[in-house]
Amino acid sequence: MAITIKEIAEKANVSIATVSRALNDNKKVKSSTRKAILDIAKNLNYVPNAFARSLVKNDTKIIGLILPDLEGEFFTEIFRGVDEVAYSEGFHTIVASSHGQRSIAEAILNFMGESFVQGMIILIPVISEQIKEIIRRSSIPLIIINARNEINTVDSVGIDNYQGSYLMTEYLIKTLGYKKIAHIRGPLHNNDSLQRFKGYTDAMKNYGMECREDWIVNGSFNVFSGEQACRRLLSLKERPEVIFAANDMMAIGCYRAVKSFGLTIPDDIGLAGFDDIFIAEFLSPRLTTVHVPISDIGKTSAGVLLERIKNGNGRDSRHIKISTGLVIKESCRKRV
Amino acid sequence: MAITIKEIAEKANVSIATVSRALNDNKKVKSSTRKAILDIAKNLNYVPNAFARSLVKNDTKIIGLILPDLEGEFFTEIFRGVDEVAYSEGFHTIVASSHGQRSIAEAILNFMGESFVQGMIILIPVISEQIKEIIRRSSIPLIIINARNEINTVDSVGIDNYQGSYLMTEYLIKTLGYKKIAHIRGPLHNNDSLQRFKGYTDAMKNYGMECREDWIVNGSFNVFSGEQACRRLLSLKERPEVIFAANDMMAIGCYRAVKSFGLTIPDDIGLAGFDDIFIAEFLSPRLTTVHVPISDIGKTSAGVLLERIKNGNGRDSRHIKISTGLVIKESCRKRV
DNA sequence: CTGTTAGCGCTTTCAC
DNA sequence: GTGAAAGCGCTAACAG
Repeated sequence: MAITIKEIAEKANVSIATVSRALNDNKKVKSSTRKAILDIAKNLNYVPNAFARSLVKNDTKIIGLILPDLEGEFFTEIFRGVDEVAYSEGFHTIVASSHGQRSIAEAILNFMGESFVQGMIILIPVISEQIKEIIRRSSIPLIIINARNEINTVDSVGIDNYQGSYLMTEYLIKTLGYKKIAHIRGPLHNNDSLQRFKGYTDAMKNYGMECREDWIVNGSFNVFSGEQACRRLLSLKERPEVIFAANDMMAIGCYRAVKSFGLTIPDDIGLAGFDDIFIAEFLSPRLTTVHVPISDIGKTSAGVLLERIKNGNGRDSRHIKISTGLVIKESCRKRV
Repeated sequence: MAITIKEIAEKANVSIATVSRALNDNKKVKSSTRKAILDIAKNLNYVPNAFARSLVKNDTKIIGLILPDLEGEFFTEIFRGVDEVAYSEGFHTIVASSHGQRSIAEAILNFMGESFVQGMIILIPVISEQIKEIIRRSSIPLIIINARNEINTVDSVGIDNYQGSYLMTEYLIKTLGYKKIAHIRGPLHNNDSLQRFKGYTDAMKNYGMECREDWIVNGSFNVFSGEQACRRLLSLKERPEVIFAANDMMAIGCYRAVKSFGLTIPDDIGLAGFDDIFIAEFLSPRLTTVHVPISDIGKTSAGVLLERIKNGNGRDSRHIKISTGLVIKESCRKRV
């Protein structure tokens, strides 16, 4: 058994209340007794029982982070951002993921329940009706990352996929002079990929470019699907001049496909990605992509959540969009 | 306020004790009352207060994971492994890192204290005297990842750096026929890098190779230091035939340096790494490296820790080494 | 300034 | 089978 304030109280010949006060820096404790108590506590290697404290204060100092998976850079960065802010405010972060196995995040949502954490940040690509229901019932503050604003009653934080995608497409057209621009989409049901797709088509239309159907291929955000999609594009009678992949992982697949066709980036075909993952800079040639400040998403989410936890449900729900920016490297080049 | 067993008890016209029993599957509750209670609980969306339960059962179902940093693949994988095992046993994992800022992991160690978590897994590259002291005093089970067995009284899990490094060096010599083999070391005080270095030198000696001093350069496990070290090696009058970098990140730096010298891998110079990070396969040419089953380290650590938590401090401390394996790709080639 | 006391929500004897 | 009651370690009035 760990040591408790009761034992300290005995050793110090005071009541447990005084010990509690001294430990909590309450001003009205004679400094001599305070010092005595603190000394004993240190000596005994005392650590307060967080659970007991939480029980009475109804304040656990823990927030939950729900992730669909624990793999890849995206997750790490989100977590890092969340934890950094949470930690600096004295909160701990518990992560729960579906681990691929088990019933999905829904179980976890329920599991983390209303009693363990003081708030939750939820990152789920697709929000089912069941999850919506759980969210609606929640009695603790919630933040949703990256979802389309399907649920207007909770705060959300997301990246401005549309803007990033529009920007990139515009850059390919206006600055580099590309005309034949293909797009490899992400999963059809995924919000990110939908918005990125729309940014692409809108920019194409606005600049009077032809949005050929066979230049739009579906992928699933992983390397393999990017490779496949790229093969398809390279096999067309009329090849595009540049491929804009909806994320960097698929762009990596394109490097492989292009190589296997004996072609060169960017001379034979240009390539652009989206996400600016760590690896992007080490590909050869380096990948032109859209920078997504992932850890900022985590930081912002945590910030909004903690504010809610502190100030209650007073204000209206906020929907924050985080801007992206272009990262210009050598995988695309000016058309002459 | 969330709903409590008291309210359920009222609605069901029983005592809170009965509710508690019903909720905990205690056999001696009439099945009709049990059913009634369970129904009400479900209806009210009841979630037990984990803290109250923990307080009385002295059993928090939380383990702590202490990491020096939250960046990079290594961390993610460790966490993934730990959480997977922990979760499957009904435990939650709380991660704490030093966030670069603040006083180091020591603060965290102390902070997580003895009351919040039932056990801790600690990953720290260098173990200071102060940390050793804290570890010695700990009243909860601890697992140390990757440390030299400086502290024999606690369980440890680590990868067999020496074996992996020896294997790679042997492969370069015996299978590929390299004779002039350079090594870029990791940080001098880091246990991993020390063992990798020893694996290299031992293999070199055993095969009668010359361990030239100017072919051994210090790095610090990041891309930049690898690039620098590689430049140094390439500038030597007598260039090595192959560079064995103590980790993949430094190997990535080598790609850049080699390129800037107008040389080609593996024709002009061979390259080998250590870690087998995700990126390794997407470099061009693909990197020959040593595979480290990172998430296995996490899984094993969690397994050993949970066993300790369940069975107490009965058995002697265990020191588990996880083997590595070669990943043969195209960045090294047979000498003719 | 300090002690007494009443819980926080839950589990667990000990009675009935 | 079920209820009453004690208590896990701590905080927060309420008195002195």
